[in-house]
Amino acid sequence: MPRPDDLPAAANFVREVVIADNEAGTFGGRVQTRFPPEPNGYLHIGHAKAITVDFGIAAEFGGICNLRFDDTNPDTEDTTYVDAIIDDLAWLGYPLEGEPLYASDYFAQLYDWAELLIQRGLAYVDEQDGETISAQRGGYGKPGVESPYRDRPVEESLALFRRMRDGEIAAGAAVLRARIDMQHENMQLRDPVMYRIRTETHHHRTGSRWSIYPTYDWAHGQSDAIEGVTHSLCTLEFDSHRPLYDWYLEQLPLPFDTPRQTEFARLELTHTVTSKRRLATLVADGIVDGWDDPRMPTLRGLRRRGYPPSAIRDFCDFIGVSRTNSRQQIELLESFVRTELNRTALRRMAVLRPLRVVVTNWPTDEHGEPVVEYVELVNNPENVDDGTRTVPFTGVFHIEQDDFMAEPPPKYFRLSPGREVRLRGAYFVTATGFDTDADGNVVEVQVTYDPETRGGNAPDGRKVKSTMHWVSAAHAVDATVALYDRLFAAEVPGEATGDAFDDLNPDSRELLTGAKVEPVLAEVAPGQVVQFERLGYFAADPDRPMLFHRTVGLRDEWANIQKRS
RNA sequence: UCCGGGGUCGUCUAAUGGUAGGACAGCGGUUUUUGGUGCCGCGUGUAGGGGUUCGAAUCCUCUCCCCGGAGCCA
Repeated sequence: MPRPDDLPAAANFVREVVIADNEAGTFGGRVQTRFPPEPNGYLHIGHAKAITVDFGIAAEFGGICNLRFDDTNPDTEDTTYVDAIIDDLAWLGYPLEGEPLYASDYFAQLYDWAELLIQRGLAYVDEQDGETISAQRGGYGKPGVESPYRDRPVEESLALFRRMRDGEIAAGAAVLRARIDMQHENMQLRDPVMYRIRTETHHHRTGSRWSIYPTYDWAHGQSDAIEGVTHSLCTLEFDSHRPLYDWYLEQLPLPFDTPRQTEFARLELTHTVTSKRRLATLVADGIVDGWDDPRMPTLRGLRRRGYPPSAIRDFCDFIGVSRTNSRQQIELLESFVRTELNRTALRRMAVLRPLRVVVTNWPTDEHGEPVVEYVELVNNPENVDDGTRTVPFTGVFHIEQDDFMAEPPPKYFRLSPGREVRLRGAYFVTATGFDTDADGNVVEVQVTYDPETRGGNAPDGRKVKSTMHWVSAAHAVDATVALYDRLFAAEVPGEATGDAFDDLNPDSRELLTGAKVEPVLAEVAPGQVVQFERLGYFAADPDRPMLFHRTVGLRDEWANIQKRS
């Protein structure tokens, strides 16, 4: 596969918008963006696209991109998420420079501006309950009903708003609403709520300083303006908010070009659930071990899985930015992961389902013990700089159960009675017999080896059709391997995304196969990602050195063999 | 129902009036001390109908389909 550098530049709808702005002289050619996560959860693969767009566009045009926490709703936000987001961002390749920004830093300015709107008759305090307000909003194609408080005197709204601020009005008893148009065809413009009261809730940064909190719509554009953002990039579902975004900005005395919102399609992936609510379900029900479980699509999960951050970035660059609703196939992401891992991951041999093999003509030493030899193997055929390693070989070793068949089908090239194969880096061996258990399962294979073939080459030049992987029985390391190829693909037919996820009964959400495995040659440092040859790429758990997670499988060779037979 | 946004190979994505191309997936071949990697080859897919034009994925028009929008969430 060509490297991303060689691939045609992905279309980027946002880039085109910025170029057009620059050509028109908007913002004087300045480009500034922001990445505005709400600190109420962990970053996932979907955020990766937003991150690369927000930071990428700024970098491409010589501007800056702020990390701004959109912490306007104290109900769900927490400082632990702030730290996690900063950490994940750095891992992805976007280390924070300086201090992060917070929407909560602008609460005072926002408050002053709100009073200004009240004074101009553009906002009012509504003392109806939420249900009533919602009902009065009307519906699609149905008219709205104006609140009886809509035309109350400015002084009355102002006094009430100050009492809201001072904590003198109970939560739910009043809100501040923009006074726009209750008949507007765009529901967002039907007198949206600007402030709600939260007297009891503790805000992760402002504590109990405020009793009122701005809504997203009232805070976002203004925060952008305060920071000097030029291009406020967000996902498509905010499209209908743009008129409101603009409306607020137009009412304020801002002496400069106000920011402009541009929406693009969010990243969706097959076999992947990114809904915060649904992921939280998996955590809460104990189906996964936590937000950083390698099965999770969170950045932390992918990190523990061994996904290289550069592969995620390359993927995001490649898929481009458009306004078309789409869902990328997980295979595409995986191909970027494999491409990167193929050239960086060290090769190791391992077997998942061991089959004992005994070399009947293997020499013994003066004590009658089998001789141990050490053979040299390259660490990565894709990169000679990764060097070689020595691996112990003796007369008893394990191979994969699939690598021996008593009655081989056509085109099966591995070990079978009478056939000679190469043990990678060691010797040619020929199967001479095998033992079975009461059920007829092969439990041991006997072979003879050719001492002339050390290293895996025959002096007479004869060829073998297969090179097999092995681990010395005496030297193999026990390890546990958690096997799974895709986040939710294993046992769920079709797409386990969105509503399909909700339709699954809780047991079916147990989607992952975990395999207890005995001998694995695990000469791997914690956190390292290796390719267990022919089995796929595995990440060693940083915290538990003997636990491996399969990050991406190789092709399903067993299925291929069966197909070809 | 109203408003807004979308519709190009299986899936994504190029081509903005001039040969519909690429990636992933799939299939076949080849190389290979990983049945991996690499390399080579394999494709009539512009939602539908009208129209403008020498020429339409692109412009006009009608229709169909999908997504978003009625939180004191973001």
